[in-house]
Amino acid sequence: MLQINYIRQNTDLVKQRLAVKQFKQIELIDELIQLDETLRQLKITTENIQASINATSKEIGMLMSKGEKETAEMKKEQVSSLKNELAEKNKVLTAMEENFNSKILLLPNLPHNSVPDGKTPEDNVIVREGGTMPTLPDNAQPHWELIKQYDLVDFEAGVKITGSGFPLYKGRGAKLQRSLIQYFLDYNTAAGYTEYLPPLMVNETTAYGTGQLPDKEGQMYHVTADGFYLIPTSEVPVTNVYRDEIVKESSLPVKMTAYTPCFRREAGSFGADVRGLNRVHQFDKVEIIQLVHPQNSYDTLEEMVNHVERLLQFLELPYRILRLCGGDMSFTSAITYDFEVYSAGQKKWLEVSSVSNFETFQTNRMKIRYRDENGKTQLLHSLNGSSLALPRIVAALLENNQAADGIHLPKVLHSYFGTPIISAD
RNA sequence: GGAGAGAUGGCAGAGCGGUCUAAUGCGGCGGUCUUGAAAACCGUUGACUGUCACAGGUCCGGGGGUUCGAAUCCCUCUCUCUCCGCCA
Repeated sequence: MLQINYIRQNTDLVKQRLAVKQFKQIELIDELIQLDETLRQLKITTENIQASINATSKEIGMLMSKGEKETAEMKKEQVSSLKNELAEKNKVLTAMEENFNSKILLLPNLPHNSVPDGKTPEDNVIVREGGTMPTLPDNAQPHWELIKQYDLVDFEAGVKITGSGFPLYKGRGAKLQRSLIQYFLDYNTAAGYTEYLPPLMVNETTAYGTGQLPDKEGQMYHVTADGFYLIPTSEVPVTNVYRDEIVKESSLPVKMTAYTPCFRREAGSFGADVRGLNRVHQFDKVEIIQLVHPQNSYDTLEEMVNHVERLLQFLELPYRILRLCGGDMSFTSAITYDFEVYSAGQKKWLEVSSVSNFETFQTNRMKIRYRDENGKTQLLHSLNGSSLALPRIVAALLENNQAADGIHLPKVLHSYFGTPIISAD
């Protein structure tokens, strides 16, 4: 959520940055400033009335104790009429506040200066590439074929149990999931992240905090009987750990990592994009999250990008890092780097991580603060990234490492998986 | 699922209609003493809003009500704890 004070003081800049994000209702800005102005005026009025009610009530108390009943009765009538006046003004005030709050929630985060202009994924900028492209024989298979061949995932059983997009991992497929999760968590905790294992359902307030509500409601599974939402990413519960807290400056940066299954409804996709593990409703992901001093957040962003990049290098996958353009970025993000790996069987780039700085957009909603040198509370910056999302990593590992004798796993996984190869026989 | 108790400042905990601008303790911060530390002692210490700074306003789990006046009384919701039941 943007802060009205900032909008008021930087109106033109806000409009200009929101345009980069392809935000269409720029006129909302002026409307909000106008609303805020009248709101504040009205607030002063009501507070003055309240102040005189408070003062007079106190007087009545003193008069009563002195036994001056008549004067007290007179004052009582005064207060009573002030109260009526206040009630009417408050009614208006509440309605205006609701209007204001619902409207300011519609504003997305401002993109950072380095965010490229653009509307679609084609406008994203490739920052750098790494790893080496595999050379595969002509009969190389996409992962959904390899999965059948090695009996790693039973999609049909998943459909039977739940529905499409809910894969049932099996045997070595299940073990590969477990190995990757374990490796990613070990890698993250070695870099100083504290491991969490959070609830997989969250309440409404939590979903508001990280920005899934109100605008992305349709993307989450809703447990209606209890009003809970299945988490689309562990970012949601884990960032909310610090909601409504003032974090000691000495405990910054707060570095958290968590493995969770993630649930996404993602309606409306079809074709090759959703084949096999490319896009599913339930998938496993290990996330990294940081809460940092505002001064450090862009250094932290680079650190996190490098962290994820090294992980992809350890996995020996060809990758590229994209800086997302304004139009392709999420509502809540100020800057986002996407990581894609090349999956050589289907000859596609697959998004496996997204590292973002949210600056104060989330922390303002969640009131996650620290105390500055002057003792004043200030909002922290929040960042997160996948490290990593599993299904597409699995897809790329299978496709890129296929050989006649089996799937050759990268060295880092050998001890986790137990053997260096998913053999053909 | 049934019965009972409760929700107060970082924590513990008092207050149960009118100096509550919430006692007290612990913790935190500053200081005195000390070679240094501990102990002891002294001082200080909630959040939000608002202002150049004051002032003012809001907040005792959430919402509503009674009253001139509510942390205190009433209604309601949520959550927590204890006991019973069920259960990995």
